[in-house]
Amino acid sequence: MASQNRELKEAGLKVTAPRLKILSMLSDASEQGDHLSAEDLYQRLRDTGEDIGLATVYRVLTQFETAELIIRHNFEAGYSVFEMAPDHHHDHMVDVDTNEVIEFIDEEIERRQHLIAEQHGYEIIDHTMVLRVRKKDGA
Amino acid sequence: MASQNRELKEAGLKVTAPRLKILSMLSDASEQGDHLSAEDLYQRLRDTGEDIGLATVYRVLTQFETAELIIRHNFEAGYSVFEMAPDHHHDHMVDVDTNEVIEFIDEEIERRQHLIAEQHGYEIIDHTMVLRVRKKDGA
DNA sequence: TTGGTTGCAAACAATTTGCATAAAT
DNA sequence: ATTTATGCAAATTGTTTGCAACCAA
Repeated sequence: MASQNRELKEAGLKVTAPRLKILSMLSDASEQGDHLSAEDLYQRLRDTGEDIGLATVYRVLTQFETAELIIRHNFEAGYSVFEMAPDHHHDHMVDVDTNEVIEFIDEEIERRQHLIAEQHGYEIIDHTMVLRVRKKDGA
Repeated sequence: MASQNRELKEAGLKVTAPRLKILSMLSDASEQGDHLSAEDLYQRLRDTGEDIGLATVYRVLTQFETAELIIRHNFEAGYSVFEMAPDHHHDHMVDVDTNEVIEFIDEEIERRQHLIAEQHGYEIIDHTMVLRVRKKDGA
């Protein structure tokens, strides 16, 4: 995955082992639809035998977020979770019973969001929309 | 506002001065569209001459949240902000530079959200939408 | 070489908790 | 009288930072 080298360089970050490991682990998790906290990441790295400090995990995550390589979510109070920045924006529907996550995108909603922001004199930097849902009848 | 006494009792909470003050202050702020952090609330209470401990503010906020009297938001990492549980649902726009929160509602978006959930065989239990925005030049 | 990077420990900020006192029912 | 609440300080939790050693460019 030499492409990751370029991503780091383009972000003005030196290509180091810790950064590559973190990027790769986060990438794998994201493909599984997992959102990892700094601590999650730190533990998984340790389990894989990597000797990366927790402070480094935090620093690197912040740098990746700034470089827009990853996205930070504050779903729960108290800590953040991260996922790779998706190529294409999408919103989430979460089944409250199974925790299954369904991704979707609706152009009309996107359009109106921008319209609303504009009406208030703002431009949208980014946005989040989470629908907490339950299956109709048969659960 | 004797109605607040009942709200507290129905939540199984004793009617105490700190709780009434917090409820009232949060209610006023919410009417102004302000979302307060625990620290904000604590400071405002002190400014009003109230002698309520920060720990009490935190404890009471958690209890109110559990009782669904108020809503907790995690717009920014690191701390929560609260508002009275709104009678009518609305979404939020957060100014990324000032952390100011603007409330809004768009019926068309609401309609489409339900439509989308339905198309997937779900019904919406609850949802959140946060637009992170920045003022268009002339700020 | 040179400046960015890392690990560790100490520092921080937000929030929680133990406990003795005080107030509500 | 009994139960729950409060204030304070100490403790926790998640995250950040100072610094000396270290490594990529």
